Amino acid sequence: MPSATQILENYLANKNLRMTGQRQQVLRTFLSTERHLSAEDLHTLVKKKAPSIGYSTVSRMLKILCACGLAQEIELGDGRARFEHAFAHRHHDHLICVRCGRSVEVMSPKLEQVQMQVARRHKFKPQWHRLQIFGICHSCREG
Amino acid sequence: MPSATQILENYLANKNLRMTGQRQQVLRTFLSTERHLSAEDLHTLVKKKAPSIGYSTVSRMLKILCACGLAQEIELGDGRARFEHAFAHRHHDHLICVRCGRSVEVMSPKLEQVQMQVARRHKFKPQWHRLQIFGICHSCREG
DNA sequence: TTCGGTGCAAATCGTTTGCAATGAG
DNA sequence: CTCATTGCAAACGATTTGCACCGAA
Repeated sequence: MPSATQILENYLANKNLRMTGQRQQVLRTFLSTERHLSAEDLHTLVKKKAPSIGYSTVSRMLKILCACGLAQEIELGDGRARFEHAFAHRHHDHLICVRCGRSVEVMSPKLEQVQMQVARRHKFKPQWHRLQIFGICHSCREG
Repeated sequence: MPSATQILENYLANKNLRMTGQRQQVLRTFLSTERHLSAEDLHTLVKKKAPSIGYSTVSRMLKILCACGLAQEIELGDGRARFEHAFAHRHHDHLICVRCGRSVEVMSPKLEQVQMQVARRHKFKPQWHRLQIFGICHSCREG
């Protein structure tokens, strides 16, 4: 199984693109967090290690990470794009707390199965999906 | 059962807001289409009937329509906000064709039920959800 | 040496807001 | 008459792009 770095290097080589120090730094920073982060979030983290790296580089890099399958763009309800790991990560859905804003990843084979059935009933060939359940999380209900 | 116009008028009266010709026109145009439209789409349609109505008026009106429950904001994957009727419309999910971009509304009680179970398993109190299944629709598969 | 990458600033896209004039109640 | 509403243009926030220099291969 190839490492994330290898996946990126293969992708770049394939497209005649180049591996640079900035790209290594952005990848390393992205992989070192588990949160769902926006381009700006990631840029802030990257700048702590390499202050000269600009926002555009991070933004462009996130596009590449999505294209090579290492990242995935998600939408958490506030109109800004957020990104999470897609590498060695199973598909999952999100429970999003409308009070504290935190989101939890969940996975239910049964849910996946029923979704397949619904799509098939409409002669629709599903490729992927996005499910977000909004509500109040456990800790917010207690507090 | 109150009409859409009555719902809007009640809402406006309650909030000390005023019913105007522009607002009637925007409501009428919004109700006369079944598509999922962006603010710009709606503005284009409205201008055909009343060319002097500005984008901001349409945009502001969409906020009001959402607030009084006549419209609902949805996100179809391209970063622009889209709106659909919420009046006399049951909750539904979306099948979105990645080839032609069209979306179909679907509803499955079973799906709703399984989602409830998943949320409850995580001690999460669900309020509403959003499910989008992306793939290839029937007519695109034939063509 | 070539040609893609970088950081910056400017451009862009959709949306929101400040404002003076307008018009509903 | 009062004050919410309007259309316009400017402001806005997130993202993308043009460009001159930089640097990987």
